[in-house]
Amino acid sequence: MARARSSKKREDIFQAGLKLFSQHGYSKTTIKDVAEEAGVSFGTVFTYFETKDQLFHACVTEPLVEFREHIMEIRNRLETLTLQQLKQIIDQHVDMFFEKEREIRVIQYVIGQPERFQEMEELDSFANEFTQFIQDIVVIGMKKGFLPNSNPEEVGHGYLAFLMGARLTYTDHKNVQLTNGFKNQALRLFGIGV
Amino acid sequence: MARARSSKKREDIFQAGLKLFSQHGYSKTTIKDVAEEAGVSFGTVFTYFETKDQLFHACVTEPLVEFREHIMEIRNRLETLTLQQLKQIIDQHVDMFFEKEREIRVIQYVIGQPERFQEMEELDSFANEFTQFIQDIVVIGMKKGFLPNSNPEEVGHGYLAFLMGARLTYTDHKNVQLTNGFKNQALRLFGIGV
Amino acid sequence: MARARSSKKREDIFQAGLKLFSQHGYSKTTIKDVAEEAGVSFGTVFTYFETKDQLFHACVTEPLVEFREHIMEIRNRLETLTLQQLKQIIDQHVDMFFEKEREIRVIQYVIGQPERFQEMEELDSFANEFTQFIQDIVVIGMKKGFLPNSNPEEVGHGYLAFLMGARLTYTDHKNVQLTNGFKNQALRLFGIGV
Amino acid sequence: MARARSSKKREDIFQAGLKLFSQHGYSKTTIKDVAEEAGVSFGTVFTYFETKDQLFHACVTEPLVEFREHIMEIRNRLETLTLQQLKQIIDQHVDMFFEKEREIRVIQYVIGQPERFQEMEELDSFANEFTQFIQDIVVIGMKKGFLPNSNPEEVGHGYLAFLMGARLTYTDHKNVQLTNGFKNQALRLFGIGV
DNA sequence: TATGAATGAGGATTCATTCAT
DNA sequence: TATGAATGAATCCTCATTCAT
Repeated sequence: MARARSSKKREDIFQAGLKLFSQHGYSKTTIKDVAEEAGVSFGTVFTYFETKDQLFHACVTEPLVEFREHIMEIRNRLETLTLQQLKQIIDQHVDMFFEKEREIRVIQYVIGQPERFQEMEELDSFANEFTQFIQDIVVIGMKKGFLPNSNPEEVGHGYLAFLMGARLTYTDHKNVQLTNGFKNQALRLFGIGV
Repeated sequence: MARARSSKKREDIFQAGLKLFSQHGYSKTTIKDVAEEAGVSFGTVFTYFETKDQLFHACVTEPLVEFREHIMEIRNRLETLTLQQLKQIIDQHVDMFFEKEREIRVIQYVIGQPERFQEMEELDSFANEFTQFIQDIVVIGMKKGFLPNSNPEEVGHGYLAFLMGARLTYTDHKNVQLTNGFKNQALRLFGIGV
Repeated sequence: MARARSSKKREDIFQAGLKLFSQHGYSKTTIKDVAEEAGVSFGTVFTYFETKDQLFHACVTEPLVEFREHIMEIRNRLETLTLQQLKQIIDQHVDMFFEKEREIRVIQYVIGQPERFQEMEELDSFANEFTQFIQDIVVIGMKKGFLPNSNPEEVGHGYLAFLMGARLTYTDHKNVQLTNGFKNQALRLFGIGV
Repeated sequence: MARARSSKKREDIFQAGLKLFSQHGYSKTTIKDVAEEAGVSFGTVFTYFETKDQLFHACVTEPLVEFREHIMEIRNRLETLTLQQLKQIIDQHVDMFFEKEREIRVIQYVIGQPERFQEMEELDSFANEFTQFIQDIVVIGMKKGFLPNSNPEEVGHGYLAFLMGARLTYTDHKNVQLTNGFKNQALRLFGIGV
């Protein structure tokens, strides 16, 4: 049977890599560590990922697929957007940024060292897509009247920055009060008082 | 015998370390690289910093001193704060976060890997100091009436997250339009419409 | 149960090994390479040759059987040897050394590293057999008068050295002029002017 | 003091590499082996040779310099060449090919695997130089009358092949009778009966 | 103080061999 | 018989640290 992209072992190794890269960065994470964490032997890591680099690249970029789906699923239904829905979206965004801790940490690790990693391009285009999505929301919101007059671009960039910063700066994602606070502050970026 | 903390060479090495650590992280930066960047010989690095670890630690924590001064200089005059002054402070904060690129990058590198670095404590207490400072501002602002009703803690945490995220996510600090946008968005976190 | 020595797959693997060992040496040649070159799967190589070592050993020694036949077939008819026949034999030898490129290359690879390989003994005895054969020819030739006075041993060793050196040093076995030149020079080793 | 090309340690490592590469080939020789043989630590090898490849390259090509001098020193005095001198030259060549065992072995290792090593070009041009030198000798010898009518090119190539083959095939360079035999056979390649 | 050669522990990667299917 | 995933020993190379000059 052909070595499946979705083999159980591949997934174990991937998750081990994601965990360790997000905790200790690229260089400090060793293949030996990954193998142990994944419960496979040293050489087996290389059966599924040709190099440490490729494993890292996978850990950075593969989660983007799911992000796209979850974050921008309502893109098609933008025209019917309501304030209520926007609040829900923001809730989802904040929750996701806190829940997908490892996935976002490795991304932040990469964008924090733009001179070093080539993954930057893929991440840049993802960021552009995301901010564009927010801008579209702002435009709709202003047209529909549930958002105050705003500069959509500023809101887009500010909102992304805010989500990233929240995830980077605060680790305790079990703290409900904290995440609720961030949700309130996120609303303010759209000009919505709480 | 105590080495001069303020030697020209020590400063060169420090700046070289700051540059390289901020660009390539801890492990990828070698002492040889630092020496070359600083224009000193290999061994000389060890004359001023006993280990690579200590150089890194210095690069992360020493800038905090200056940050304290610059960011919180008006702490003593909080009682007489005006909206005008708050706007100036926010301006300064955004500008500083973009100008002190290297200093903040290494800090973000450390807080992005909390399981790995012991510098965390010093950074945590700095962050607490900063958010407390913001909270004080919010309380004053509400009391004086130039800020709307807010949860001071939420604003403090949100504002710090926002600054960090802006610095992390956006590299182009020459872009005036971008930084102005961030200043506007920062005001919104305080409940101030633009 | 005994595996067929003459299976088609065994021959494919053998030829692949011969090709790669002769081109890249023992260590640089991997079983994976051999399998690909032979058009069989990785594990199949081990079905026909227990270890890499055994495959190599086979590539070095099995061709010797054929060599014996081709090179020394007229051994039994030495008593009736003529100059004309000697020239034919030399022609055959030179041609064979250039045609059996791979087989001789692996042999040269082994004798070039006598401290490393155990195949040396088999090769030594083959070389002794060969030089003895040449010595016999010289003795006959002198007795019959078509060869000048010579030291048979010197001619034997010199002739073998010459054939080996020609094969080692010159790759272009399509060059007729070159091989003709070697044939002329080979004759001179027997004391025959051209 | 700048790391000299002629440091004692560099020479020790070089000689160790030459010995081991000539005995066991490139891949079977490990840097650890070289270090032990040279009496230095593992890392020190890399202080003098950036990579294993470069050490090997040095072992193959650096001896060529001395070869050029020793082998072709009389090139300038060719016009006055005598038979007596030619015999001396051949003596020197044979002696050198047997004495410089290691240097020539690594060269033979390389030319035996032309698809694998890039050193081939340097070696090719050295070989061309050498055969051209022999051809010049033959032309002079024929003109002066102490050599019979010959094809200079054939003699050049045949003579080089012969020397290489002698070195490759026979290990016992202490055997005077053997080397004398080779000297006689070498003369025959020039058309000189013994 | 300044220098850089020497050291060897540590890490990525390769690959022969095994073995379950 | 044929296959190829799993294993881990072995190897090249890097680099922080030491230390003699």
